[in-house]
Amino acid sequence: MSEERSLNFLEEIVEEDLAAGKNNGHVLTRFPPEPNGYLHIGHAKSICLNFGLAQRYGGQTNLRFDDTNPSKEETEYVDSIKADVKWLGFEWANELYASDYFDKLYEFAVALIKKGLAYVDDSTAEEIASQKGTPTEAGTPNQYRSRSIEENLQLFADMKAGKYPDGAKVLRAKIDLASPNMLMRDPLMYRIKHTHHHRTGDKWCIYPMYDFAHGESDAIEEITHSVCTLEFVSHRDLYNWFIEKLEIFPSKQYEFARLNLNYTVMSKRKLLQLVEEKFVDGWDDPRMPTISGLRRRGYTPGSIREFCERIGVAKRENMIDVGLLEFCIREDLNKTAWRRMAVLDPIKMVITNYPGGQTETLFSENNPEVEGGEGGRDIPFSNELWIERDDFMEEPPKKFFRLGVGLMVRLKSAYIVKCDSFVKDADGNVTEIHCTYIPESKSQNDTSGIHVKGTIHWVSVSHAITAEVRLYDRLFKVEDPSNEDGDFKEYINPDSLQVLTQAYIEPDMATAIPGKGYQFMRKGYFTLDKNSTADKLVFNRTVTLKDSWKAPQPPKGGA
RNA sequence: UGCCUGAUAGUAUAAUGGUAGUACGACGGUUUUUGGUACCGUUUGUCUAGGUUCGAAUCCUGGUCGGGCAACCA
Repeated sequence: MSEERSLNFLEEIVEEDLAAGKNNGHVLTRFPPEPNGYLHIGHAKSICLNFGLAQRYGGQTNLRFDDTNPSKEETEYVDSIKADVKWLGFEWANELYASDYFDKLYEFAVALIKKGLAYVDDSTAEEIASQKGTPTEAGTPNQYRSRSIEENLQLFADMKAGKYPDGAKVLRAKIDLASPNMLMRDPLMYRIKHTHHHRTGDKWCIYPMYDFAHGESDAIEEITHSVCTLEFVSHRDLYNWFIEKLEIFPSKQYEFARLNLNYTVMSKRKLLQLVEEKFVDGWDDPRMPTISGLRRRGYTPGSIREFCERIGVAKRENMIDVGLLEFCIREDLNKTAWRRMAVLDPIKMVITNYPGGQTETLFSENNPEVEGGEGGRDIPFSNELWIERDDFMEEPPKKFFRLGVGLMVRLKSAYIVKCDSFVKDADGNVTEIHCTYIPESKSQNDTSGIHVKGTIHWVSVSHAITAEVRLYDRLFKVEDPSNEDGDFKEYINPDSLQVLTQAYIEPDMATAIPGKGYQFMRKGYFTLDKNSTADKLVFNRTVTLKDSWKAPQPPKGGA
């Protein structure tokens, strides 16, 4: 499978480690989300990376929830994260929580105090911040920094025992207030938070900070390669410092560039705003870049894995075109989606030489990409059909391979028809198209000798079923909403959702299968929405088909 | 302003001192009962100025530009 693909820098590191005999040849990675939101496509990159790296080298991956800040974390998020990782197709070796290690972490902190490497500080947050200095000026020590080990031990025990209110004291590592790395200027290890934790309940009122939990958790689990994103580069010094002073398993941290996708936002904070302020229908709104949103939209796990593979891994900031994501889902669905006919913007076609009231049944295969077509279904045909409004033009331009008076097209899986005339209402809108069909041109049995350039889709008026179809477009009008002036929400695309309440679909779709991708021929890929019921079918458009047809004159003046 | 980090076609990503390649996109063509798919072709690139070397995208020096760091968030 891996062919001659060249290695990314993380794979190179692992191979070097393996060649050097490190960790007895073991590879153990971890995916460490904080359960404070839903996973998005950026997490998918990290998941594919961590699980993929382990898989490739015969190792395993832990799923570890980084739940050290109880005020932001909820079980709802834990559940959704587990569901999303599974859906993507990965199996973790162990389901773990940083909160599993609170006792151990407390012991680690005590050990550091005993070594004179940590102290309790009574300063306020503001005082601590100002005492840290600036990037160009060293920080200044306060009187708490020189507390005795015994006093620190007692104070820390009292913190744990709940003797102090939130914010009264913190535990800090005693490192270097003049370090050029701001994170090394006596970083906080523990803060007081009298807050209920989603797993440990009210057992604790002090909670470790990220920097004092992450590397330690890695070490406890004996993670060999701890992969994270670039913004943690400056944390690596601290990560290593704690491991060294604690003399625990030497996990190593490596950083890669996070995924940025254009026309969307990726930060949990912003996604949360979109949900809370009702700009979208929830975390799984099909316009959201969340895993659950993509799933509801009709993306498959394989297409997302393929996308993550194609975007590559490096240390350079990047902005990936959503077009690549769309390419991946089209490539997948083209091979698997069953073809169906649906008319989204209907106009009536009357076949004047076909007997009214007569119905015949035509057969059409499910999937032309697969040998044998994966079976097929019967489609009823009659003298009145719905066709797509834009498949007819009053004054067709030169290379318009559809309908206009005098033009011929094939009706997919049926007959060739010739347009004779059309009917307009009082306002000048075309309301009906009149055609004659060529009986000898029936699909599979065409003896007419006529060849036409265009084939269009259709559904029989008296047999069609009605459905709601939701068309989605990019959520934002600009490539990088976070980087524009003002609030990112000002750049939301007002037309990101278009609801068609009266689309006509071939009757076979009454039994559409939830979770399956369908191609509405010539219109795109669609899937049943979770709001769909037997009485009211609702389809989401996953993505359009690639469309290389360009009208000679652009329909609307773009910028 | 200090420290850390990065810079290869439009976008990503290879080339590990020895022919700058691949994918997506764009453009053109062939096939087609989907203006889809498939297939074929074209297009565009090493941030900059020096240096080392027979030879530099790669090594060295300076500059330029991008990203990150001064949360009791992760």
